[in-house]
Amino acid sequence: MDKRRSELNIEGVRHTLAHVLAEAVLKKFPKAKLGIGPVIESGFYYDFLLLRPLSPDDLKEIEGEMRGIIKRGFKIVGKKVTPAEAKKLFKDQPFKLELVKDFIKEKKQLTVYYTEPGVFYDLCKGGHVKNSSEINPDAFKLNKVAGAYWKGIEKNKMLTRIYGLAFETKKELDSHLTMLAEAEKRDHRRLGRELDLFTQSDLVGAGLPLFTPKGALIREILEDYVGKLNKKYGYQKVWIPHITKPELYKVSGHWEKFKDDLFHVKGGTDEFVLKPMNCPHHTQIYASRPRSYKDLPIKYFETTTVYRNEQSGELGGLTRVRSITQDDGHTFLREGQIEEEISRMLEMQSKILSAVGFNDYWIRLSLRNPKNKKMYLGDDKTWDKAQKIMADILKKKKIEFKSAEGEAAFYGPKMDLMIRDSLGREWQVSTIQLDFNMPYRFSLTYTDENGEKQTPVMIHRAFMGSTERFIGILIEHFAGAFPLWLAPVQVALLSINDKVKEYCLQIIRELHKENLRVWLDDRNETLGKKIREAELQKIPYILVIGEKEKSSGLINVRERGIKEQKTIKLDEFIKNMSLKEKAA
RNA sequence: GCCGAAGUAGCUCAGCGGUAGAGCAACUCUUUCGUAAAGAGUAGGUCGUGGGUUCAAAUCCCACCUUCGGCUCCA
Repeated sequence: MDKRRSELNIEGVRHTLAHVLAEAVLKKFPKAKLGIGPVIESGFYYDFLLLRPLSPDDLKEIEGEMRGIIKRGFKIVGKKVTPAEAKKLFKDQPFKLELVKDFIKEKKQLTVYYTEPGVFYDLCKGGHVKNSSEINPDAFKLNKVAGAYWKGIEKNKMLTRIYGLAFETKKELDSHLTMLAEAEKRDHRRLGRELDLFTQSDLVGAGLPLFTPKGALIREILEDYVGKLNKKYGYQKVWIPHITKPELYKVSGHWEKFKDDLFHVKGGTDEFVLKPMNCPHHTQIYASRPRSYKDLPIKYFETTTVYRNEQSGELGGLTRVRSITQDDGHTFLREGQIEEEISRMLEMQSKILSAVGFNDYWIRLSLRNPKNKKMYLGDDKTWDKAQKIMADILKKKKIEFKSAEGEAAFYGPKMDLMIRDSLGREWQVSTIQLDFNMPYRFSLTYTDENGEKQTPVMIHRAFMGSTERFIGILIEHFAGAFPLWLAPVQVALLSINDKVKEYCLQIIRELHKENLRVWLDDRNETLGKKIREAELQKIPYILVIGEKEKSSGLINVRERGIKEQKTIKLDEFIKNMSLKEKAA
């Protein structure tokens, strides 16, 4: 079977399994109401309205029932039906009935599928296998249950969604399960604890991670690196307080949209809010004195934390938090300078991402939703202009991108950089946002060459996005084995006995002179145990120091992941290390 | 916020109406060791928090907090 046919077939298998799932659930719960059941990556799901929650045992039973249905064998038959027939068939299925009515309104052809006439009908446009023999009953597994709103709308009823994994062969299913187990091992929440990078406290609260010394060190290294790069590109560091009067956001437009997601701070009779973003503050630095066209572009930058009252159910690990640190920059410029500035931003972006080892990413051009213009500030003309400028830059630079309507910020279009993590999830990290609206709302001006007042354009940009989330993604990307320049501990020094301690201290002094981060393990433990622990901590270099090294003046080096050791001079080791650091 | 699952020692987990358990980690002692776990001992818990039921609650019920899987949202 060629690849194309194989892909078609697995889609068909997954789609058919969704129907089989619905049939099995109806058999067990005859009163269940059916939602929809599409194919997704690696499997399928189906939504049901049930009278009680499902237990893992229920899931196993349903899975068994599905196997029974497949093993008994069936053919899938499609049949076009009239609106009246469809309404009659689904008279006890309110969600299906709703879909039938939607389709009638859209004048769509109604098709039903069934395995045996009279037993089980499902509303469906097709795309199945023809015969149950095409489905391997051992190559699927119902793997989780979750709630989901009918039609994905928050106001609608919450249905029970059953997820399944499905492949053509059991081998593929098993390797997928192994992959999931692997992914779990590199889950940043687990590694964060094991490598002692960050923690959480019930007393501090949800979505407010605390960084331990090692995690804080990684933050510092990243911030230093990004800070230096910003300086190189002409950004000036600014500083703003973390609270403000609400008026600031009433002017910017954020208040109207996000006031329920802000943390409110009271001091006596005064009311403040914690800043949920930095751009309005930065506009006030721009506005603090008159600006000439000769000053532009003006580029402000700082790494600072914002606070957003994210929905409690959304919080988790470092990837969605309420205290979000951004490497945030705002550039104020003239329209004619946009292309050059965005080009430089794209350059910075690729420098930062390749420095930390991300090469698999793509750009999403996030546009306004043309069907819901009320959600955005500004007029059509401005939006069309802004969106065209961004698309043209990407086209001119021959950067591949996908447009996404409805993903823009409420003040302007964005270039969002999407990367993939080890769990296959896509994350937005960097963002570059073109904003013609906010400068206008804040009445920002500069004087042009004719002595006339003009409104500048503003570009918002962040490359790591959120430091917390970025570190979370990095932890998973490297499975905790950070490259040398990011590793909180770069060298572990293991002493074999107490007699060599003085020699160890001597080595540490030399390594410290080179600003290397060293940890001495002189505990009264066996060498095997010390090595095991240093390896589990994923420390890049392990030096074993005993009598042999002391008398020869050499060191014994074990590189992360490599069992064979090298015995070399300390100078040589230091030289290699600094070469590697520079390369990174 | 919504649907569901869960919270017992630092970590992983057992106990599921009758005065709280294991392994690893920690600490002490012995051992001073050559490339992924030395041995013995000691200590450690208002069983997430607060209410309730009961002669008796880690165990049953309620509320809240936190975590996890999804949904929705994301400046």
